[in-house]
Amino acid sequence: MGEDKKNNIVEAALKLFEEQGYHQTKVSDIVREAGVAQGTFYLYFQSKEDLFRSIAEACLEEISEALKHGPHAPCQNNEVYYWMIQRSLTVYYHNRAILSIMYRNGIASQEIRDISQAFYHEMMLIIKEHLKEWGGCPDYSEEQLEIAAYSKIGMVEMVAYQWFVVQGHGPEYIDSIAQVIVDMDSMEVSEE
Amino acid sequence: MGEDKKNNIVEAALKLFEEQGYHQTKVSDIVREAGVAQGTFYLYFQSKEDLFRSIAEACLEEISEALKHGPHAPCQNNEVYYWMIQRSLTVYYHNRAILSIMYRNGIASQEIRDISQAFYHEMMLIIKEHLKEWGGCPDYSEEQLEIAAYSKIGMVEMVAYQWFVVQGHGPEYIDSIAQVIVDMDSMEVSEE
Amino acid sequence: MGEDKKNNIVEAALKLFEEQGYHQTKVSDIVREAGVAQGTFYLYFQSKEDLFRSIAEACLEEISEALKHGPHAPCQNNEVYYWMIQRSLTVYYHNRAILSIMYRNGIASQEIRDISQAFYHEMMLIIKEHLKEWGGCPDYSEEQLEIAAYSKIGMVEMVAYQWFVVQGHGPEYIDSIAQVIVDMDSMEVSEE
Amino acid sequence: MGEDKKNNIVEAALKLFEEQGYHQTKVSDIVREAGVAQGTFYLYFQSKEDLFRSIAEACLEEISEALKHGPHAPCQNNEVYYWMIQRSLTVYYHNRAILSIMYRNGIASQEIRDISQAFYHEMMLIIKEHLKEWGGCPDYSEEQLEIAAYSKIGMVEMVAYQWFVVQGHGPEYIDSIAQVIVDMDSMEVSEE
DNA sequence: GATGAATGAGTTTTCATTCAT
DNA sequence: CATGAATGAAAACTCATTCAT
Repeated sequence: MGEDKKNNIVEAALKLFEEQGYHQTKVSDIVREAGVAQGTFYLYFQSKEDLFRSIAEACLEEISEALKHGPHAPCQNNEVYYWMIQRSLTVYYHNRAILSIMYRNGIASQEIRDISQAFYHEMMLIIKEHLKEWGGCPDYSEEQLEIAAYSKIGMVEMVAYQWFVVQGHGPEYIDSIAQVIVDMDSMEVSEE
Repeated sequence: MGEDKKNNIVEAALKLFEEQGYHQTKVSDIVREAGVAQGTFYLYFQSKEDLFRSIAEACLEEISEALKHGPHAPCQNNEVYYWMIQRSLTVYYHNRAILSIMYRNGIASQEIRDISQAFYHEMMLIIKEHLKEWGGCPDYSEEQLEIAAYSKIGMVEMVAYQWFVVQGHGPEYIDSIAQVIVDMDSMEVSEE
Repeated sequence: MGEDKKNNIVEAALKLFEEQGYHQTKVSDIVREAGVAQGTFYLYFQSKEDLFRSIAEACLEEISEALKHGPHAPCQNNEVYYWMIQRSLTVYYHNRAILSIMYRNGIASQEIRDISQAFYHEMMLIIKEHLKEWGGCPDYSEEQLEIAAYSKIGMVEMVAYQWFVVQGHGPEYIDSIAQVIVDMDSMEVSEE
Repeated sequence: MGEDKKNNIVEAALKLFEEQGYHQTKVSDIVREAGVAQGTFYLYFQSKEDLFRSIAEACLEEISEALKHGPHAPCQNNEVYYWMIQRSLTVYYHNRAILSIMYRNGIASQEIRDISQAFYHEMMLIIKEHLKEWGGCPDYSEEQLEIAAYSKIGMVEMVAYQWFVVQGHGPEYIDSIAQVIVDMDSMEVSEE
């Protein structure tokens, strides 16, 4: 019962944050959309920022959880790479609402900044491990591996944002995008 | 004289937006930092958002301007690629303040969103042209080229943000980061 | 059972009103401290103010009750005076919690103001009677007796508040305080 | 100009606090009464409590200032005593608004409590000095002098509150009240 | 009797913007 | 051009009280 109302609030907030942005969305908008009273909001969240933090945390955790687990069957070479890209895109596609919110609303506060930063750091560590396991960069220093990892994250995030959020394409693009990203890398070298 | 004050306001705003974010920075903070009166602000800018838009526009233009022009000497293969990455990193390094502001403050309004989107679109077109000239992807469709271009942008932006803004490293990293990004791509293929 | 809960509520309220004041204490604080549900409060009290009124009334009644009855053995001169002071101090000591609350929380509402005023009026009448019986002021008008009575009340209240509440001293001070007050009056005259 | 508005706010607040009490008076009431905009209030005071503190501080300081200075001509015996009582009553009469506010509104916060306590302590020290100079209580310990001082304060405060605030009498009562208080003390002794 | 989730009217507070000087 | 006191609409948040279970 209580969880129902809390859920309504979260759903309403997600919808409105995505549509109009965090700062443009008033608590009164959220409760109207959720069909609850003003006070009910503060029964479940300490403040508007607390709600945003809670949403951000949950979604970022979902993303990192999804990327944490490697491919089911062992695979080699850039199959891992392909898997990683494809998997990331899928996760981003399903979380395109929050991705949009994080991208478009930036850092609402110091606390959100820390959460966001911790998320990227964790993502980077996961990717770095994948890169090591995969063995594609044998003589890279830790620092170089980190640069490589961050670049992968940025790549996927930007393309996902442009394709799924800005242009509004559906999941049918996931495979072809992944293919382009992986092929592109190969091609660059086949040039040499 | 007047331009002096306008400049002071812009400098103060850049500093404060970077330190505390757009929404957290009050006009009264900006004018105090700039050493001008409250009303003076509105002699030079129509609104707080107008100031942000003006700053964003100028900086994004500077970035796109810097990337618009190809390498001075003709070069081949992934030399162009290396040049592009290195050039982007340099530009991002010098504009790390605004990069940080755009990253951390997201889309302050519909108008800013449009400016930001237009910027990414223009960037994408520039990169796409570079990719075509370079000839690295002969049989790519326009769409595939766009995906490739966006992925480059995301890659550079994320690494630059993490290295220059979050970790605070200096320009001495530009070359080694560029090297990692380019090499990494090569390596991926040398694996096959 | 029911009375148990009511008692818990009263005890909790007394504690919290004393610690943090009436206006700073929320009904939710009281019920949490009392270990009952929010709704239970309204089974026993019509409102938060009703609770305060109930507490204030009970305590003020206790105080006036204690002062109503003269000394057990007939006594003369300022023995009555000493008895009165000492008795008042004792009563105030035992009701220092409510004294503190009344002092520190002032008049929560028109109704409380009336109760408080009625209390002081009643006290004044009691003291006035004591003064008359004692015969210390033979040719005083009613008005002059009232002034004298109020001054006694203020004297005891202030000293009790400062000694028992602010400085936290114990009942062992009652006698010496009474002595000072009575002696002081005498001394003033012995000067002449 | 600016001070004009600030003054209006203070006047309005004094009036309303006295009429309806601190907690019953809304900032919106104050600004309406003062004829200024809502925001103007926060130009001069950080919060409603800040205003109350500011008023309380100023008035308590005025009272203690008025009592600090002894009688102009040297005088002996209980002439000093009479002077002190009369002077206190006069001061209390002129500050009956704030006296009423402090009495009726109690301690709005921890900070106000501290201010109030500091005021009583200072008053007590002043009275104690007067008592010493006067020499009426030669062999009193410091502690006994403090009890005596607090009892004087309570006496005057209560009578002033009852006469000037509750019953609304005018300054013509000051002398007769002072007379009663001083005479009463004498009489008590003349009885023995 | 007892519960505690839900309410919503009511308050404080903020801050971009204006305009008389 | 420059000022800065004044504005007031708009927002977040509070909490005593209710009522269905």
